[in-house]
Amino acid sequence: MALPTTFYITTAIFYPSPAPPLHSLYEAFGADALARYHRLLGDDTRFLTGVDEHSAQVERMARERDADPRALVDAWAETWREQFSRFGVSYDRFIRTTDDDHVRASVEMVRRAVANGDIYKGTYSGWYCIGDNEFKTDAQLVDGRCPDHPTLELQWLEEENYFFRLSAYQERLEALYRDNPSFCEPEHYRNEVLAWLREGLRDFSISRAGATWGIPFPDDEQHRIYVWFDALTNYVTGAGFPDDPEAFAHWWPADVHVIGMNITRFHCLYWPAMLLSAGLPLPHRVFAHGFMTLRGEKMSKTRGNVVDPDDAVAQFGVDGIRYLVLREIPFDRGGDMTEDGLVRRYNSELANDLGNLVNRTVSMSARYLDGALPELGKPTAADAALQATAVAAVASYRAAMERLGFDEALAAVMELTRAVNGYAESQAPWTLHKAGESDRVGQVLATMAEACRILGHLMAPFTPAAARQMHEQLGVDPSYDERGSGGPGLAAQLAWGGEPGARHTGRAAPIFPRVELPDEVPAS
RNA sequence: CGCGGGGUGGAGCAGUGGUAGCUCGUCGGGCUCAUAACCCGAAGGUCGGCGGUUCGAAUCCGUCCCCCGCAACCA
Repeated sequence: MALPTTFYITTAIFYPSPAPPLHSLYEAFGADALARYHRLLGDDTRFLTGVDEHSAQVERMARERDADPRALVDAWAETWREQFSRFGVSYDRFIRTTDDDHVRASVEMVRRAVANGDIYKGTYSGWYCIGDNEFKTDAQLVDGRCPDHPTLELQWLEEENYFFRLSAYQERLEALYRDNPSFCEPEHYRNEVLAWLREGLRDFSISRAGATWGIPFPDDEQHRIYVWFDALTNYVTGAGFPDDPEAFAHWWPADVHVIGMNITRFHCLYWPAMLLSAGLPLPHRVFAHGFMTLRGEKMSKTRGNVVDPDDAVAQFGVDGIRYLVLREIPFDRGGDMTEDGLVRRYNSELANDLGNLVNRTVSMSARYLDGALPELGKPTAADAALQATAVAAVASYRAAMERLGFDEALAAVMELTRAVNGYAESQAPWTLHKAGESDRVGQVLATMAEACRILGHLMAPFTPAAARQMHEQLGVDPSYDERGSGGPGLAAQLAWGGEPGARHTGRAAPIFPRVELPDEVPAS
């Protein structure tokens, strides 16, 4: 018997703030859906997320508040962790870059690079933009200012830094993308990475002198490890590096790093070079997601158009908002949302189509059969047609999940949902019941319930609590836990008739109650 | 010429050479099991402009216009 496949997935680590904004949750939801999906598949799954605490920003904000940086990030990290849990983000570890094992991992990564001759001490001098937190070349400047932050004064900094010899990895990275282009997906973001690669790789600075907040540079206490050897390293820390070689061998390399499209340069060029330098295997895939906009504009506090996750939950529930953002915004390219659009989609898809489908199925089962659904019998042509639709929907769902096409996976769910509603209409069990055709009523409702059972499994990665309610009402034991672990494997569960047996349906109760458009509320 | 995405019926999208499709909304009809939900049908588009290639273009080429993202608070 084969061992279960391992699946190790990470999000980027997030910059700390008092609480996670919706767009950070968006990334976490996507990664979570994929992690849950793999648990359902029966894979031995590990899901890592967390926060990146060693930023100059934290040091600055702590100073402004006259607070200790550590106390500040302790409080924020706790809120983030709580919020992630509240939103059903089923992480296996919530990593903080201030964690002891991570400090050891970062130091070890630097040590390995040193041992490999990839670190040298150089003088870094140049115009430094505090907006980008990076040095700017003359060619990049416009009128002596950072084109991206024209209101900020550039600072001329000269500093002794340690550098990582990224330039030495030019050919190996070219080979990586030649042999394994899917290392970075989707293609449109990979194209940007390839363009950067063609421009030629430059060494980058990996330490800062004089800082006090950060991981001490090995064998040179005057320096702190600067951003990338700290932040990126979290992915190996989370797998057990370097303290637990057994765990590390089990989990590494990661199957996918889910990141935002703004940090592809670091994950698709710096990170593989760092791993090569350390003599560690490369992750299988980096997947960059696009960003969400609201009413066509980037969300920003200045514009006053941020969505407060708490408000979203109040309106749609945790599962509602998880579903909506992943359904509405294509993960691979990003997209726009409007509040009206979310309300319409919630009502149409979750309340009217899916929720109501389960509700009518369970209600009829109770009303006509006392909740006792028979086993599936010999299918009629209509039954077989619905089954075929379900099989096709499952196939396209699974294909979409493999490419992190969550919107498409959910589109497949809705396609099947509508087909079941159509089936109900064409078979009209309420009419059959009046005609006294009780056997056929049982078969029609069992067929509908069977489709709903599959729909519940398909929804589980996205709306875990609601999926559980669906199954409860349908009298199905999903046999996996709240995080999606412990089931017999989706392959069996998604098959038509894959969990056979007569079952007893429960009490029908709306799973996705309709919500009102704020504008439609009468002014009284 | 910084990089990238995009302009398709009222709204949101699919559609990379051969009768323009889906969801929402609207209108009409049906059903009555259900969360005033469900099902069926209809109306509605010269596919951003101009030029070109082709028997034939939303789809290929050129050019122009417009929107958005990559940039502080923010992913």
